[in-house]
Amino acid sequence: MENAEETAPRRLRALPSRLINHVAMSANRLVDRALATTGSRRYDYALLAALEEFGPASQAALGRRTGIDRSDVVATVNELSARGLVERSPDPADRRRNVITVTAAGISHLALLDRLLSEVQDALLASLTTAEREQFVGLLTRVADGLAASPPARPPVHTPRP
Amino acid sequence: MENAEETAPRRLRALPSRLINHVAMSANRLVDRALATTGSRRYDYALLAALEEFGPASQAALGRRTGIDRSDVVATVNELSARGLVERSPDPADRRRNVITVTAAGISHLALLDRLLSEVQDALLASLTTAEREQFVGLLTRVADGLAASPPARPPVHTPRP
DNA sequence: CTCATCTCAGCAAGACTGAGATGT
DNA sequence: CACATCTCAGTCTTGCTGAGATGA
Repeated sequence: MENAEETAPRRLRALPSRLINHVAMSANRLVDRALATTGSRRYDYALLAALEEFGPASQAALGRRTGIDRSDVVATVNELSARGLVERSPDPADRRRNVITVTAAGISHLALLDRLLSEVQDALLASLTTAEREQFVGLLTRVADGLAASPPARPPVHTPRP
Repeated sequence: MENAEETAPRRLRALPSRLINHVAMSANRLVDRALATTGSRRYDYALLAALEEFGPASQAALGRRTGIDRSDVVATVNELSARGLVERSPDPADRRRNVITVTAAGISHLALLDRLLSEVQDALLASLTTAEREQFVGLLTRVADGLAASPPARPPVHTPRP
């Protein structure tokens, strides 16, 4: 029998893009598991946070602020409103729109999610000291901002393969 | 019309797990685009790298080394061998196994991919100085190692929702 | 008429599962 | 018999596209 703990090729272990990806996947697992204990998903948190910080908004605006696709906003609002965490009502000023509002239950659910997520961040960065965490977040932010600025890139295209 | 450049909620921008995720997604896009110019995918690179570093191996061993699922190894080897980059032949010593070998064409394709990927790493970390890149990779590695060590976690379970 | 909004149906890719055939 | 390997079919999730209905 072969050993299940074989090491990965050096090239792979050394690639920053792979390292980042690996950490991101772990982070996502931790976040998803934590949120799942309350029956929520990442999108739920994003929408609740946007609503709490910016007040009632249309679904399109929520999508723009959080980076969530229009289709997925629909589904997430459906779910949140079924749970009584937000309310969806037609905008009297523009009847194409729905205005989404957080309920009191939504606010307190958000507080719960905030607590869970902050524990996850601690677990994630457990191997770093406080100073290092700040450094790390600073570097990450610079990389993220640099990427947002630079890409002379085409819009991410959906190209099917033959 | 609403502005398409609305800012995300503070909570979201500040969350390390989200920052990492965002950077990882950008990195993946860059990598995928670069590899796609040669008709390759991430799995192709991983398998070729493993073969070049460790020599001929069974499909199961390749899967273990690279973290690629057994099913996906099958598909990837199919594709690579159709392109003449690897060869699949039965293992005379254990007839359950296929031995996968890189061809000369595979080696030179790998060299091409290496070049492309190293350009991607540069683009990814473009906003950091050389010293900062080392710091960043060091911190990332510590976080990754810490996560690999800590999780008293259950195996990632596949739990469908109702 | 053009454009924005909301909604639904559905695809493609990635990660994974189950089970069968073969062989140790 | 228990276990490892290779393979195929198929599932679930995520991010996204297309298009229709409604209205500004």
